[in-house]
Amino acid sequence: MDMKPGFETRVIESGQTIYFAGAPGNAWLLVGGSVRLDRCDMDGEMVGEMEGESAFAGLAIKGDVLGAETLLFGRYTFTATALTSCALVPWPGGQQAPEAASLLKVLADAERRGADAIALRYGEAAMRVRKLIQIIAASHPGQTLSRLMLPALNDMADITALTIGTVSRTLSLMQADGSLSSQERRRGRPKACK
Amino acid sequence: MDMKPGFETRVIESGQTIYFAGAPGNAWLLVGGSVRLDRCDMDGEMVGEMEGESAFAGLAIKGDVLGAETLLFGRYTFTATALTSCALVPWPGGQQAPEAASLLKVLADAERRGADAIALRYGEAAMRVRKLIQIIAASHPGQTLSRLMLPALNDMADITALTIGTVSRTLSLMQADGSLSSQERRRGRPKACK
DNA sequence: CGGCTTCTTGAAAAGTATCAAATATAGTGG
DNA sequence: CCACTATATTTGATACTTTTCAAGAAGCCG
Repeated sequence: MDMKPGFETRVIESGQTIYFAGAPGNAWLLVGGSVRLDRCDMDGEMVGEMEGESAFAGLAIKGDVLGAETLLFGRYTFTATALTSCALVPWPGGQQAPEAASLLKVLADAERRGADAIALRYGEAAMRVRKLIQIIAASHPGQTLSRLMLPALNDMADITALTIGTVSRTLSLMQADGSLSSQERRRGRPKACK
Repeated sequence: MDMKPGFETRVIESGQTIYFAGAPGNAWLLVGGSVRLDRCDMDGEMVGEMEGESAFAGLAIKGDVLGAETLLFGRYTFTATALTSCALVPWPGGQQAPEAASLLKVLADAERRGADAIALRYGEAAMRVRKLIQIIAASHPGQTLSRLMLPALNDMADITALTIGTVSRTLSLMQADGSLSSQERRRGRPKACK
């Protein structure tokens, strides 16, 4: 988020919810950062995967459009949460309705992103985590991402269909062999964003 | 495929390739059956997951639109293969360009289907296979699907991120406890479709 | 009938989950 | 400012699931 936020830009800290499934709202263009989408029922409770756990349903990174379905239904289908710090602007920008070509691009991006998310759940733990970090890195161009900027272990575990413990162990190994900068590490309750 | 095929309907047998990534073509509405999408490079070789293996990238079932990206790029992004016997009609039907509302619906469907595919790679083997069968069943309404109508083990393994052996064992158990009709079983080279 | 492909099944090996405890940090209230 | 609570992360030992590797069975085809 090196850009100067316009008056309409919405900045979200890592871990914060951007919108809830079922809530009314508009679509957004993600101009920086990365977002997870979750399938939820009307009450905001997570649904699916295992009973009571979160149901990871998709990924969005810099350049993707979030919540385009609101143009059709008026409400969000998924719950969106910031994996890393994000910047959003309303979409479409000026005009009321997007052009067909824009929608086709959004669709093509969505399908590619879906394929990425599917690929993140295949192979051994080390490879999955590496792939995820690579994708996250693409949404923060120019920044070398330290351990601090990565999503929470909980998020990485949901996305890769691994457990928190396995992701933690994998990152420890990566830090040991130098494939991940082992600067600081985050712990404890995330910083509250008043 | 209980419907009477119109003169433009394209019928595809299970296992057949519908189109290849990189090839020119138009978009299709899947009016019956189920399809797997794979990420491939230009030469038709599979790319990704493990080196040399197929890279499952998405799922489509009855009612979904395939290859909408051709309206933008002129070429297919993924390779599409029939998981079960399929029927396709060109999309959009009459007019040249689809309306914005249609595109939004296609987008919403694509995101839901992506979430489904992601969910198929989480949990224990038995649950994943069960979920997949349920999705396949939805694309063949009215038919009780026997072992014969299921996709090939190879496809089910790619989709669920399990191995062929594990899927086979899971199906055997399901047939043993009656949760899957154990009528006939397919084996050997699939029937050639002249 | 051979040749090919898909499917089935077994036993051992590998990888990950589970469970539990310890360590770190941020916020809260005295 | 210091306990104290709540949340995140790290790490270990064990149990479990799935993979791997291999062989055989079953169907289709020429």
